[in-house]
Amino acid sequence: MSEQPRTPDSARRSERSRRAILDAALELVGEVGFGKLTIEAIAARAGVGKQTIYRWWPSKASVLFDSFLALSEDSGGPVLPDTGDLEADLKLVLRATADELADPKYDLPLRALTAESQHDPALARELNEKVLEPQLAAFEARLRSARDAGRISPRADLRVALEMLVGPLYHRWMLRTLPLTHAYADSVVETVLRGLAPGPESV
Amino acid sequence: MSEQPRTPDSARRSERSRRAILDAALELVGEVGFGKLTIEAIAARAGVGKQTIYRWWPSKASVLFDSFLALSEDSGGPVLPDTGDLEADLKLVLRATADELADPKYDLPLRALTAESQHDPALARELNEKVLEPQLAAFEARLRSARDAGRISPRADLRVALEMLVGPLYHRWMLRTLPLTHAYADSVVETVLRGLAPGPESV
Amino acid sequence: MSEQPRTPDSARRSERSRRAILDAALELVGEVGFGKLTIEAIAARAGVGKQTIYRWWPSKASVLFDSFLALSEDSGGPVLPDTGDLEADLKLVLRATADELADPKYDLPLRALTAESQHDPALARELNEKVLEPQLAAFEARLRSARDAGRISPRADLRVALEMLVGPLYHRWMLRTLPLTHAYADSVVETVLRGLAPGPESV
Amino acid sequence: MSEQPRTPDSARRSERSRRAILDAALELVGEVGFGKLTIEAIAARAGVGKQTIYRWWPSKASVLFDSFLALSEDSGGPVLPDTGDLEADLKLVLRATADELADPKYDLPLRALTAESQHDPALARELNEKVLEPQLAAFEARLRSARDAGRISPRADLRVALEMLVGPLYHRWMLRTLPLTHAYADSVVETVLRGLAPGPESV
DNA sequence: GACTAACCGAGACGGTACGTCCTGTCTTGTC
DNA sequence: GACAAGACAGGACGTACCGTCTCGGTTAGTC
Repeated sequence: MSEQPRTPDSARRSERSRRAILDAALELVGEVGFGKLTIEAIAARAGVGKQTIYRWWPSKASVLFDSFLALSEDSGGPVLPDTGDLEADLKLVLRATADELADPKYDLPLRALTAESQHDPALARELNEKVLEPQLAAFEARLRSARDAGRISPRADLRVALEMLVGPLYHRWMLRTLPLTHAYADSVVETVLRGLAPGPESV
Repeated sequence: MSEQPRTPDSARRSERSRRAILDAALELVGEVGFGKLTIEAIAARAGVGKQTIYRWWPSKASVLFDSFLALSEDSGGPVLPDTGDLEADLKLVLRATADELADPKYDLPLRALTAESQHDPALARELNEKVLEPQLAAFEARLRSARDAGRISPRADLRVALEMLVGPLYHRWMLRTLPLTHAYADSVVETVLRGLAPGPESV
Repeated sequence: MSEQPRTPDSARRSERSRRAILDAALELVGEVGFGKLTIEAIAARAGVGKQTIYRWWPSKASVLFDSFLALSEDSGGPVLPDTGDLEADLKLVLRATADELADPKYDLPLRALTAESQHDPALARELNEKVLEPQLAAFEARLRSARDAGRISPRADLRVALEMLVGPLYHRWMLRTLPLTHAYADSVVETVLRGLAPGPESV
Repeated sequence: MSEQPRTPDSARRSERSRRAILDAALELVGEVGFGKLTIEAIAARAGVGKQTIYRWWPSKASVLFDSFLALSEDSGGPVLPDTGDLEADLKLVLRATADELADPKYDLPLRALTAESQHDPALARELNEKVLEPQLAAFEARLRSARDAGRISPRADLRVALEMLVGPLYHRWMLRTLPLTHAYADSVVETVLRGLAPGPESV
């Protein structure tokens, strides 16, 4: 007897409006920042009724998340080469990551989403599942391959290892303490690999 | 000919109101979270006029920052022991840091401040100067002492080294990927120290 | 290039809200007086958002004016009988006017509006056009009819004549010097008519 | 047990501040009108602490009233000549009254005070006692003199008579319907005097 | 080809909080 | 103790957005 929440029919959804909203959100977050980003402004910029946003997204963070995802998908998923030279492979990827985090096109929305995810568990989960974990999984796979090849200690905890690679970069990016240079990325890779090197001692 | 911004006279400031505002902010951020924390609610809870908040703080983030600072000062500044055993000293501090980050009393406001500092450069600077840098400086001093004692490679970049210690913890805390255990802290310390160990090769 | 003020679409206006606001304003002005009448209180009493008042009225005086107009319209427009007996007709109307000005239902809001119109030219104009002039015009018409019938001097200035009838009542009402009795109204009519009587002398 | 209201010692009052406040109030009411006149602005303009105003006056209307009184006293009290020619005497005074009401120096504050007195009984009483009644009493005395001399009907109600002289002018002034000309003043005097003329009939 | 159901742009609605302004009181230090 | 200065608690101001709702006007897809 109770009324259903009325889920909209996604088959009849206007692709035109969806794109306009995603684009408007990305533009505006770059112009005014996440704090001053409003649903009303997105709707106005996109030439769309507010209800069209509320119908399809639960929050402005969710809109921005989809905007960011659309942006990421254009540039392909996370690829981590396996040339056999672990150090070279890791440096390549960590340098690329540093560059991406420095690019305002990615930096601004990602920063806003990370900030917002502190208060918004649903967003935090999505961000982890769709953005963070795929990237970390690629790292883990590459490290596993290296461990199997005997390049790093068989007792190394791969999860901890990848966090030691990614954590320092993330720290600099979030806290803006120092610039994210290639030299920094290289330095992190070198120290971590030396720490994980196979040897007589245990980890 | 232009009008001055009229800075208030801090000598006549009401200490009673200042404390009440700081306490109210800390209570409320724990109850409703930063997103729903409002200046009006802080003023009401503190039994204070809104103008008394606007007179002394530029934003609610700034109020919360001072609340957090008052909280931190109660528990003393950053101390990093120098027993001569670098590994033991670092593990002790990193375990303590992990515990603090897991304590809701510190976790909630610090998380909110970090999130907010992404949109608020003034807050970001204050957070760096007053909270982050003192802690990092203590780490750096301890590492310098160890390098001078020949415990770590003379070529090691101390700044990078400390970011490799702190970064992985920060990563787990911010992104809530896995729990911040003592074992994790120990593992990070061990790997980093092995990576920094003095030896025939260069860094 | 400049932004339009964005006038709302009156076709979509909520009649329910409009009535509630008008009623609330009238109630409150009777309870607390115009000085302590606030938009916030009107909105709260009417169960309406403040913006709904700001959307349709420029000031609280304007709201009250509409309230008063709605009140007046319920009791019909200004009617001035023409029985042929000028003195009787004028006494009837002036007595009725005195009674109305003494009725708190009309007295309070009209007094508030008159007071406010001293600072608010737009309100003053509206009050003149929609309330005062229609009444004065009715008087003037009746006097013209009397002049045409030879009951008053053909040289009499009708505008001055009607102000001499209405002015003394208005004076007592505004300044609250003495009560507005029927005897007073009669006395004014008698003296004015004797002063306007046709005779050998000129006006 | 109850606290006395603490009346200040008027002997130690600063005449300098009193004058500065009165002047500032008069200036400001001319510049921004009564509605936007604030105690803070008066204090600032007068170079005076707010408390000095609150110490000596109960409301801003009361301040303005004293300002107006000081202004009036400079130009002498109400004088109504008695040359024996009643019509000439009345025309002289009513023309002077019309001129004064048209002079912004008197018009603005008097208008503000009259408006405010609608909500403020204490002000209304003071305005009546100190400003209005002295003037009306002068009129009444002159009319009594004329009645004693047989120039107007012995049965005339002098109070009504003077309200018929003053009321029409007041009506035009308050409601700004038409300009306050000398011709209008004359016309009122003539009609009233004809209406009050002694004759065979009764009043 | 009409019907109908749902999305669409638009924007009015009841609300919350903003940041500013002013009130009337209280406090501090000067004359 | 009156004064200038100004911080204080309180609260109304007018604005900006929130998220919901209602209005016509397009589109589909069904009869």
